[in-house]
Amino acid sequence: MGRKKLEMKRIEENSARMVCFSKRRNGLIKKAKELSALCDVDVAAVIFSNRGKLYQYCSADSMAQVLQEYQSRVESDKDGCDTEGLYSKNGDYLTYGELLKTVGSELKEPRVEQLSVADLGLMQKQLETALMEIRSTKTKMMTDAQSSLQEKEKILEEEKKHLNEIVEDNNCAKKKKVVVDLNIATE
Amino acid sequence: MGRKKLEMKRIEENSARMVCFSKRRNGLIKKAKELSALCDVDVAAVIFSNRGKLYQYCSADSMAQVLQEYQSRVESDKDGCDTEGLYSKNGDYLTYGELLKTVGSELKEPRVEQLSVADLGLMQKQLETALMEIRSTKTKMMTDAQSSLQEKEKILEEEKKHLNEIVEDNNCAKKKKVVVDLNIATE
DNA sequence: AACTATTTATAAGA
DNA sequence: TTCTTATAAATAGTT
Repeated sequence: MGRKKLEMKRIEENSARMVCFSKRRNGLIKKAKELSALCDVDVAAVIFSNRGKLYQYCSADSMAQVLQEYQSRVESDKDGCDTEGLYSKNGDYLTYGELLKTVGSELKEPRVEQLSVADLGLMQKQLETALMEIRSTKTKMMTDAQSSLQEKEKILEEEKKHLNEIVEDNNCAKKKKVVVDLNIATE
Repeated sequence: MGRKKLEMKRIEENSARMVCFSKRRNGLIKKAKELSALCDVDVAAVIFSNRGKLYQYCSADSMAQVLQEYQSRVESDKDGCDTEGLYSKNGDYLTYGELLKTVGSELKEPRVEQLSVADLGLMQKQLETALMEIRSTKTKMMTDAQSSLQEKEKILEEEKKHLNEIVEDNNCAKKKKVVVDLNIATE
């Protein structure tokens, strides 16, 4: 749409890319809202700018809820449920089994004080989870003019608790004695 | 778009709603792909049909990673890892949402410790730095078939030190007593 | 599933 | 950033 047809590849000129991002980000969120309203379904759209800012729309209450629902779908798949409807990044179908294929955990002989690729992967995911929550909390704090200080305190205390857990998990992972396995899929 | 302008409310007629869902779901996912490609950002779109079917697009598998992280915790927690805080009272694993909700109830000093948006921003930066280093370390480990185990141990020891520093910094930041300032500029 | 009249999104320009 | 406008794209109703 627009004066010219664009190739679907990265817009190299910075200002043009930013303008496009602003417009299309709003467009995507609008479309998500409309889909949810018209068809009575739950929709979430999450966008991370490459400067780390989070934009999101969730028809359900929270991201966690969506993830939870996703999670239960993944778990129920173990019982041989329908696996249609999952897209990989290329738009091809992806089975739940493929999705959940663990990024390596083939252990050999135990060794002292080493981290495996799997450990790093676990840590990475934990940090990413923490980051997502921090970003989300930050965004909420900065945009939600209605919420009271008390409510914010609660959210932040929860955030802190969760971070502590993640920190504990990391410490735990770091103490695990496992061997580096190089034959692991790339992140 | 289309022959008539639609009100943005639930389409009551079943077949029409399903056709609309099919069209707009594909449209949303296409838009998400385009946004990601043109603007070089991470985008996720998740749609649950009300019959429970899941459709999604993730430019960076971030959603899948979050779930995978949870999954790997569930599967590997009995390897002697201290998973305190991850179990619900009946001994089952907490769902993601439960995790977020329950941590808030274990507060010791609810009033004294507060985090500001600035503190969250700092923490976010630290986590992002750690994440970047972990990613690059992981990538290096997985692609550099030449490097010796010794070299890797060194890198990993450095990684651990740095993470410990970050953990200490976070703990420090969390103990800071600061006031939430809502009028802080957006990142 | 295709078609097509319309509406909507948006690229470029101001 | 915001608005304007020409044009591309999406899609509602139809076949």
